Amino acid sequence: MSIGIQINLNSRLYLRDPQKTNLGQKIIKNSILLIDELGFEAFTFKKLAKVIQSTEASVYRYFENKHLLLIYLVSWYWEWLSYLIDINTKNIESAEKKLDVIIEMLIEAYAENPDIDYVNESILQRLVITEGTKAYHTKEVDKDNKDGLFSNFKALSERISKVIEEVNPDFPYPHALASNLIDMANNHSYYAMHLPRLTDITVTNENYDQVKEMLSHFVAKLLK
Amino acid sequence: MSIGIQINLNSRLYLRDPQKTNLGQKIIKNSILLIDELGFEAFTFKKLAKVIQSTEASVYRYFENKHLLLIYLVSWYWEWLSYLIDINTKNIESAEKKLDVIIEMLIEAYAENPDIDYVNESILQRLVITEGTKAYHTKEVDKDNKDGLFSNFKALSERISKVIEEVNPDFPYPHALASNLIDMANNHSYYAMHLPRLTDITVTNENYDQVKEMLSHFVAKLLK
DNA sequence: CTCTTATGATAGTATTACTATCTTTTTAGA
DNA sequence: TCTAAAAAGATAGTAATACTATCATAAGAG
Repeated sequence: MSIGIQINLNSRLYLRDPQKTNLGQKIIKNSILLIDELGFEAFTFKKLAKVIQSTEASVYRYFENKHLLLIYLVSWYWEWLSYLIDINTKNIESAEKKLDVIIEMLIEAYAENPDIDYVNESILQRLVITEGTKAYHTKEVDKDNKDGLFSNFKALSERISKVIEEVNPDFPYPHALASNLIDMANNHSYYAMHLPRLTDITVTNENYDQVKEMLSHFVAKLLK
Repeated sequence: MSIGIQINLNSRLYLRDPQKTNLGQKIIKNSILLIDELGFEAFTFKKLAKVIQSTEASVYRYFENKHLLLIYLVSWYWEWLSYLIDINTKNIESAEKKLDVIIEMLIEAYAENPDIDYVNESILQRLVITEGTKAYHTKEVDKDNKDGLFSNFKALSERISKVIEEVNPDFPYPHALASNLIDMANNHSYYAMHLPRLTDITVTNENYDQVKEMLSHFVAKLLK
């Protein structure tokens, strides 16, 4: 197994680093598949253990509970997205073009092909779209935030807001626009698939071009 | 008990109409308080029954499960917001001004004083901000949607998009902007309180003026 | 005054979300 | 290669959750 990129995540998210062992990687891989299949509410460590032919107790040695596992998976996605944005904006000078790339990555991250075999990025993206906000919509949000559990999301948002500031230093809401771009990318993909009345775009055959167009249109108008 | 306004909700949301009986109203009132206090995950019908000095079985006679109760409460909020927008835009001619009122209502709905004593609108708003999107981020979203369980949200969004179209008939994303305004109103209030790095606004002493300003700014730029 | 409907009281079940303990297997280093 | 530590497996147990069922009692409408 060769790992080209290292996904660096807050060690408070887990009890034992799942990236480092075979069982840990099986937990990551199959929890993504199983949460996607069952939904986060119906997903349990017992069901996961059965799928990977291990035991509930063993899964609990990696993650305190399924909520921390969710934050872990979602953080993994944000970190990976950051990495993609990094390498795909490296030699771009123009801030406008950088923002174009960012929008593209927000939507088409799934299409990129990394060499981590225990994460199906396409399914992970769907998981983040569907379950992502549950990571921080809890009673523990302040405590979790203090523990740095959302730092990957915040770092990504911060990085995007920096580019927004580059495009237009006078725009008064760079952080809000950054997080809103992420939120819209996810929400409107979800709306298009499940609640189409809440959006104007359509997604057919995994084609998310209209979402990209819309975000570009919003950004162009807001930053002009 | 006098009811000035009637909140009309899809009868598939409940088994027995909670607005019509004393116990039902106690369920509505105290489930809002208890979900707000414990968070939706830790909230149970047993705990609710204890608070209202009834039994679990009795609560189950009104709602099939806590998820449908959540959709009920959230729908109640959207319906009430629609009503507020209705009466507060009635004699306004200008579409721009109507949109201003809508933005104001999205944020300050809690401050309005209706004559329904079994709903604390201020706390219900906080509940919608924190737990609202869980209503439709489930595996049952398509089935629930088919059953019309989200019609209040969709109707509100549709109404807002109509005003957006009035302001600028050439704007290509009226539905998306409408739902995004609702999403932003809630998300950025939440971010300001819990994850301030994700926004640029601050909320102090229940003062949400900056959220309103931001939404107005976005709308002005996008629809110009 | 009675008959229906609503509520209460109680019990029971499968599943969830863990924790604990003990054994076996794997692996890393001396 | 041997050894001891670490990881994983096997198993058991517990309180709480998410219900369903049944029967008795209270309240309200005609």
